Amino acid sequence: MSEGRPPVPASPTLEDVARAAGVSRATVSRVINGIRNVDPMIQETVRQAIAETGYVPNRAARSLVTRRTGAIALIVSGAGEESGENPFHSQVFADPFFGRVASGVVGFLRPRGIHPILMFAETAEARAQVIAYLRQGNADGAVLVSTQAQDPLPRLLVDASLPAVLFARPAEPIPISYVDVAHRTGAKLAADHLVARGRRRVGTISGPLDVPASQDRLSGFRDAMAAHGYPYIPCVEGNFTLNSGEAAMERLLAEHPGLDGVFIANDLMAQGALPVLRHHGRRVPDDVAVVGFDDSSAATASRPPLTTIRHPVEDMAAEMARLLLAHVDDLDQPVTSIIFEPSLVIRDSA
Amino acid sequence: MSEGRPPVPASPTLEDVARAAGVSRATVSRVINGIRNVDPMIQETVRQAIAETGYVPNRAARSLVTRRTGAIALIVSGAGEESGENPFHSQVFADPFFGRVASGVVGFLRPRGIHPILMFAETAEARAQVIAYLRQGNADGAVLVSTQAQDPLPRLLVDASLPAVLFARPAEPIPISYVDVAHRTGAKLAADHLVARGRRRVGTISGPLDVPASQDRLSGFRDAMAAHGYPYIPCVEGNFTLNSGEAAMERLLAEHPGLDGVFIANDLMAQGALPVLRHHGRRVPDDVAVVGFDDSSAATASRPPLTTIRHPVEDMAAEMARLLLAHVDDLDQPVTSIIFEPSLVIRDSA
DNA sequence: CTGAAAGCGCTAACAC
DNA sequence: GTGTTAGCGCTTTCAG
Repeated sequence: MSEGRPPVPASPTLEDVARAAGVSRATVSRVINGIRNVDPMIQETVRQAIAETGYVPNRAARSLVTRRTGAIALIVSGAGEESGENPFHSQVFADPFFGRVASGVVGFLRPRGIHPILMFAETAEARAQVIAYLRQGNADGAVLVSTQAQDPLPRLLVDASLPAVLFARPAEPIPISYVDVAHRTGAKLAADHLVARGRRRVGTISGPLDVPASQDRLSGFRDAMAAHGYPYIPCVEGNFTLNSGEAAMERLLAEHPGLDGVFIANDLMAQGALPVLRHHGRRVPDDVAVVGFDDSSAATASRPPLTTIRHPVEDMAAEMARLLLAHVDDLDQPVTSIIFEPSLVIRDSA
Repeated sequence: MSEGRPPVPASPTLEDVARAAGVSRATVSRVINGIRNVDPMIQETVRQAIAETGYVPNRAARSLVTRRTGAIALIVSGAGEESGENPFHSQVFADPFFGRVASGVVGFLRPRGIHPILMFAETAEARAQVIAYLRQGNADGAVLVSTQAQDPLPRLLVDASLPAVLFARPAEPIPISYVDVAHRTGAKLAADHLVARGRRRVGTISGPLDVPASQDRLSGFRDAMAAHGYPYIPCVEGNFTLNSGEAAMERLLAEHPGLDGVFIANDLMAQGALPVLRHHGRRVPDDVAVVGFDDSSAATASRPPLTTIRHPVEDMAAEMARLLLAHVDDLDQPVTSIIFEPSLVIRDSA
C-alpha cells in the first residue's frame, strides 16, 4: 500500500456497463435514454449491468454532445442599490415571497431531475456575469423574478436570445414570456369585501408606483370602489417593506382620521400597519378593517391574522418553470403570458 | 431565405480563436487558464482574438477533461414531514435565516464565478436524488443547512465520500466539517444582560431540545444564570416558529406570573411572544425584559425591536463555502470545525 | 515557449 | 435491432 488514496473508484462509464452486459455502448445508451428498438431481453440485461456497476451517466459528457445542460437558472433580479452592510440578496430573501417562488420552481423541476442554479443580479456587473454564465452553457435558460421595475435584465436576456420567463409583466413591453396574477381582479375582490363589510371611508396603501403590479392593484381598487359609488379613495405610496407600511399607515391616519377600512397592497406592509392602528386606538377589524395582498406568511403572522388576496405563487412559479422548459425544447415557441386568478382569503382583519 | 432560423450563431470555439490569432488551440487554452510560459506578445494577440470572436469557454467540455464542474450544491435539508398543502421548502424559505445563509454563500462564491445549485432534501427519496445528482458530477460538493436534528443526509454524504460542509454541528458525531456559532457564549451574553438590567425572576423559551443548538443555548443560559446566583430557571420548549413562541410564552406566563425577564432561543419565537406579553398587560421592557437570539429580520420587525444575540450568519455561510472549496481542491483536507463568536445587540426589548 | 495529438464519456448518424 | 464510428470543445502530456 504505497499510494496515497487509491479508494477513489473512478466511477463506471458506459463502456464498463457495455462490457458487463456484453453489448455495445450504443445499446446501453439507448436503453438509458429510453429509445425503443431494443430487444426487451437485452434491455433487461443492460439494466442489470447498470445496477451491478452502479453506473451513473456523466452529465458533462452528455451535455457536450447534446448541447443541453439540463440545468436552469433561477435569477433574483433587482435594480441594484448596494448597501454594503446589508447586501441586496440578504434583504430579498427575507421576503417570504421568494421562498414561495423557489418552492414552486423546485416543485416542478425536481421530478424532472433538474435543479435551479441560484443567481442574484442586482448590479450591472452581476447582470453581465449572469449573461456570460448562461452563454457558457451552464444553464439552458432562466426564470427571473424581479424586485424592481425597470430591471434591465429581461432585455439583455432577449438580446442574447437566451430562453427566459419572467414572474411578472415587465414594465416596458419586451417580447418575453411571463406569468402573472390578475392584480386588478384581486383589488376588486378587496374592494367588494370592504364594501360588503359596510365600510364607507376607505383608503389604500399602494406599492411603489413604478411597478406595474402596484399600478394595477391601485387602479383596480379605485375602479371597483368607484363602481360602488366611492369615487375618491385616498392613497399613500409605500414600497412593499414592513417599515414603509408603518410610515404610510401613520400618514394615512393623520390625513384621514375617520378611516374605517384600508386596502394595503401587500401583507408585509399590512403587518407594519396593524400595530400603528392599534397604537392610535383603532381596533381591527371593528374600527378599521384591513385587507392585505399576497397571502404570505406575514398574513398569518400578523395579529389579527390578515384577510388578504391570495395568488397561487407556487403554482405560478411552477408554470413559469414549465414555460421555460417549453421554450428550451423549442426555441421557436411563441412568446406567451399566463395570467392566474387571485382569490379572497377571509381571516380576522376584515 | 428558406431556412427556419439560421441565426443561431454557433458560439465560437477555441479553434476559432486559435485560427483568428494564428496560433494553436493549446496556446489559447494556456492564456485562458493563466498559465505562464506564453510570450507576452502572443498573449496579447490571443486576448484580442478572444475579444473579437466573443469567445466564452464551454463548461461541459472543460468539465469533461478536468473532472470538475465548478458548481456546488446548496442543500436545505430537513427530516421530512411532507404536508402536501404547504410544502417543506415553502415553509423553510419563509424563515429569513435561510435567505441570509444563501446570501453569504453567494457572496463568497460569486466573485469566484461559481453559483450554487439549490436543492431541498426533506424525504428519503429527495436525499437519494441529491446523492445521485452529486455522483453524476453535477456539482463538486455541497454546503448543507439542516432544519432538524437527526438529519440523515450528512451521513450519506460522508459515506459517498462527497465533499460537504454543514452549517451547524450535527447531532450525531460524524467526520464532517462544519461552521457554527458559540451558542453557550451567546446565551451567557443574554444572561449577563438580563441580570445587569436588574432582572431577578427570569425564564426562558428554548428551541426543540433534540437539536444541539437549542441544548447549548439552554444549558449555556442556565449555567450563566446559576453563576449569577439564580440556580432555577424555568423553561418551556418551543420549536423555533412564531406560533410556538406564542404558545410557550402563554404557558410560561401562566406558570410564572411574576416573571420580569425572558430569554427566547430565537427571534421568531420572540416575535410571537411579544404580543402575548402585551395582551397580558406586561409592558416590554419595563415589566418584562425580552432577549431574543439570531438578530434576524424578525428582531427589527418586532415592536419593540428586540435586544438579541447576533451571530454573523452571512460570514459563517461564506466560511462554509470557503471550507467546501478547500475540501474540493484537496480531498485530503482534514475535517475542520470553525466556531464564530456571537455578540449582544441592544435594542428596546431589554 | 509552442504545436500536435490523445483522449475525457457520451450521443447520433450510419452501416450491417 | 445492434454495432461502429465520428466527433462535441476542451486540457494536457509530450515533442520539438
